[in-house]
Amino acid sequence: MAEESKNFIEREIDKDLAEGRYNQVVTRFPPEPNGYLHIGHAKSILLNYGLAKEYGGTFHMRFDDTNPAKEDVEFVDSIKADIQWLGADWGDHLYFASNYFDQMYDAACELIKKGKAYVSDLSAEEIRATRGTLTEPGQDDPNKDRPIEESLRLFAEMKEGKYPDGSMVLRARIDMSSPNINMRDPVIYRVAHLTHHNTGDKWCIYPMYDFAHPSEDAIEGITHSICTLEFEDHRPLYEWVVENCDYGAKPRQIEFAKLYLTNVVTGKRYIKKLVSDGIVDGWDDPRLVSIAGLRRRGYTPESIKKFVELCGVSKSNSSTDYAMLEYCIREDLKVKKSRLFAVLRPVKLIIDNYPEGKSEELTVINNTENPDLGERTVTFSRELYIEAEDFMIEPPKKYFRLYPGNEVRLMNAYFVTCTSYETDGEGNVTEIHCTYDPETRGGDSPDGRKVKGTIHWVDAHTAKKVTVRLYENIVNEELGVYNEDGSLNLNPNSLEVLEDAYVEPKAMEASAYDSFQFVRNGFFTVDARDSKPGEPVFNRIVSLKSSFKLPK
RNA sequence: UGGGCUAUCGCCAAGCGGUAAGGCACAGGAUUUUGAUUCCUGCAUUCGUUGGUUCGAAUCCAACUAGCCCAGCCA
Repeated sequence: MAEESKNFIEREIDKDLAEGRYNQVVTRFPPEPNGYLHIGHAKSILLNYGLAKEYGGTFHMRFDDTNPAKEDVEFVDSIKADIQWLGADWGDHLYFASNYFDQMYDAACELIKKGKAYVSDLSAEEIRATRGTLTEPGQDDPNKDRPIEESLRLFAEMKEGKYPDGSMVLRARIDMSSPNINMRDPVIYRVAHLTHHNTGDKWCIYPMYDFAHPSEDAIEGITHSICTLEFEDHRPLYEWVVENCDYGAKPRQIEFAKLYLTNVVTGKRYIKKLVSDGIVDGWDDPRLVSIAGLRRRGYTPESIKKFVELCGVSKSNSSTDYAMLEYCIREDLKVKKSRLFAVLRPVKLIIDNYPEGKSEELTVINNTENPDLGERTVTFSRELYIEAEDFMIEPPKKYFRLYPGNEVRLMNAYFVTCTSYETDGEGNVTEIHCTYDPETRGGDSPDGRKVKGTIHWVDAHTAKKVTVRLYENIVNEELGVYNEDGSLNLNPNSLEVLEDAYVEPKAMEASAYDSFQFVRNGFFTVDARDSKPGEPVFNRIVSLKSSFKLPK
């Protein structure tokens, strides 16, 4: 382990270990299966998993499925897949909170026997009305002193299904005047006649989060229950449950700040609406920062791991620049993947002094920084496509690509000098003519002549026409995706589809999720959903950094 | 106006009483068959504010200020 400074959670763990509070580290990631995971969850997953690994402990995967009203197996499958893809290995420690319902029920009965819980027949409205407010204490529940035997009987009857939803709850007997609202006799069990995705119709009462979560942690022997900041107020209750129930283990809750990306939509309900409104084509739309979306966009698990590590862990609310995520994927891919030729916005380049019908093969190194990636051949002939932006009729100062009279290098091929060009009626360049220097094969001139610009190209006769999608994130600088009046505020550049891009034939061999760099056009991946064999659709992962901007 | 938490560079974030790490971003310069990469260089006399303790404070104390969270039979 590199001796980098430890985050505050690691320091807490060190202290716990040193003081003998725990002699091992057991962590968990406890999602509710009610949606897809996004980049924010990745932080929690990698943090919990990383801590377990770092301390030679154990990492548990647990579905916190205590509310069948919101949950679905569809989500447990996607969540498992996403976590595996991220590389967090739970081994055989896969759990479901719903498998502890019996133990939790027994623990609740023990609470009643100790006089620490009671059954209340107040309605939800009455409970709310007597809870008090942020500044005023609540009032005692008239059922607070219900005899233990009676509560026990009622609770059993709740379980047996004698009462309809909402008619009866089990409340913890704590303190209605606590300044912490969570401690004002919280409801710990409710009646809900629902079919559970795991337990079916066995139960019609379900434990509430505040009772269930510490119970689950204690049952599994979790030592450090790491969650987000909004649960800080729940910690006293968490500790109350751990202290008053006899599960044996005494887990400890530690909170950290969620990961937010500046100007990126991560809210589950917003994403849900984008999906249901058909604005995006699913939870894995590359414009989203869901794990599935990032994966489809071409982000690697390594890049996400690096990003999370770079972000760090603290307790201050913060929002990380998207540029940091982009840095991480560039960093990961730049030496790992080949760099192919692709022309996204083509214009034809004709070499007038190159023999008609002639074709030759040139050798290209796949990645000049990583010789292990080997080399490939590309064809060259009289007619090529180059990037439209690589030619200007009237170049601004310091523009060193192609313009009339200028000589540039066609990357890995020849020096060419622009001689003329043709335009359509509207002044758009349709064809560029040039002459080449046969002595410069490979891209170097024997006479030592230098050229300032190097541009990329594809052979018009062998290049394949493909679809390239340039995705930007769905962002909104002020209001989020949906405005208050419900109207959609969409990033106008969120998706640009280029139908007539050209790539060298090699790119056609790529399969789903294959990623590489298109020379000077950034990093791309093959769309895993829309590509057919031999017909890849390319998604841009991220652009290259560029310091040359055309004057407006 | 109850309780909890947080405030260190544009964005993350170290620091834990001994005189402000690092990364992203940005700006210069060098090398370059990608205006990329790589490589140097620069980027907080100051740590929300104001006082106090101390030889010495971002670190301790006090009072302010700002932001976030909490009144689901959601998690």
